[in-house]
Amino acid sequence: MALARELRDSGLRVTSGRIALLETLESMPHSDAEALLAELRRAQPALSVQSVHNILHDLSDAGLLRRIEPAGSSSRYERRTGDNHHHLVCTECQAIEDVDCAVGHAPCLTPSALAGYTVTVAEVTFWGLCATCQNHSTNEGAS
Amino acid sequence: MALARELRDSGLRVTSGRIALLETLESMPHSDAEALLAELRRAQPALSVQSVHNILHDLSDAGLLRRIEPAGSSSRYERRTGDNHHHLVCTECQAIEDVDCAVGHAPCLTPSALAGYTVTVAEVTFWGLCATCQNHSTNEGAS
DNA sequence: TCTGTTATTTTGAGTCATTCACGATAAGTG
DNA sequence: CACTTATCGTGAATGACTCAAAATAACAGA
Repeated sequence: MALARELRDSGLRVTSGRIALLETLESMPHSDAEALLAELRRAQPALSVQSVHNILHDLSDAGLLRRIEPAGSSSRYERRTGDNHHHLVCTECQAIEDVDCAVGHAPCLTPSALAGYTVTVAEVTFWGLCATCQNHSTNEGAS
Repeated sequence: MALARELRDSGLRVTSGRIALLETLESMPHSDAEALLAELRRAQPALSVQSVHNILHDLSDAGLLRRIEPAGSSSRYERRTGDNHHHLVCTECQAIEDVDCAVGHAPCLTPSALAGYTVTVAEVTFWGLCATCQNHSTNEGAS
């Protein structure tokens, strides 16, 4: 179990809840706590809301998953960590896509010391309409 | 009154609360609702929490101010709108600085159609330690 | 200048996502 | 197998913000 090893390597205990959450998150990236809970409960109906938050918090701290907080949405989580990839969020339905750094490799990290700050991370969020929502709005206009 | 005119041009009524909030926000950019309320109450002690939210909401919709929501902070507001400037947030104290688009003029907007999305906005947030917090942490280490 | 309409503000309650506290449970060590 | 302690569950609490309806104030027209 690769996931079990990841947990152990981070000094965390291997529990069914954590494994299940990590697996679920692989298949549903950018999910929020609620969506994960709903999915996880299909196999483990007793799972509590707080446990999901606990797990998400612990695993985020351990670096096993990444929390993203797009404006207007609750926190989302994903397994892709470490690479500086960015996100494309639909302003309508909040769907999220991964975007590899668009301009060159890590151009967004340019200002390494600005206003006295030591910059460590550059986070880029693109906002737009996803394909589905584009269709919806054109249909609406036509009807 | 330039502010009054801005309000009227947006089809909004000119009220003391709105003028006061806009003025306050000029002097304290990147403030959150709570900070604005505290400052505004110095002159207008009866001002309600909800009024501040109402005003912030209405003025944001009208484009007279911009709402930013850095991960881990409550919503912040600023008067600079329309230019695509970005933000530099201190991971320690949440202080925020404006950053003009670093790489060229608007390079961050490169992916104009990705994954079927119609991209309209690119938002960049730099994270780092502000000068003050850098000092604090070095002092802590030394003490 | 007064009046009426309607946008704003206030008052008060309610929501949502998340966190805190603590007893119950189970992972992993010896 | 027993023990320590991380993790999970239960329950309550928080913070930021929204909703609803009554009270007030802007401002257009008389």
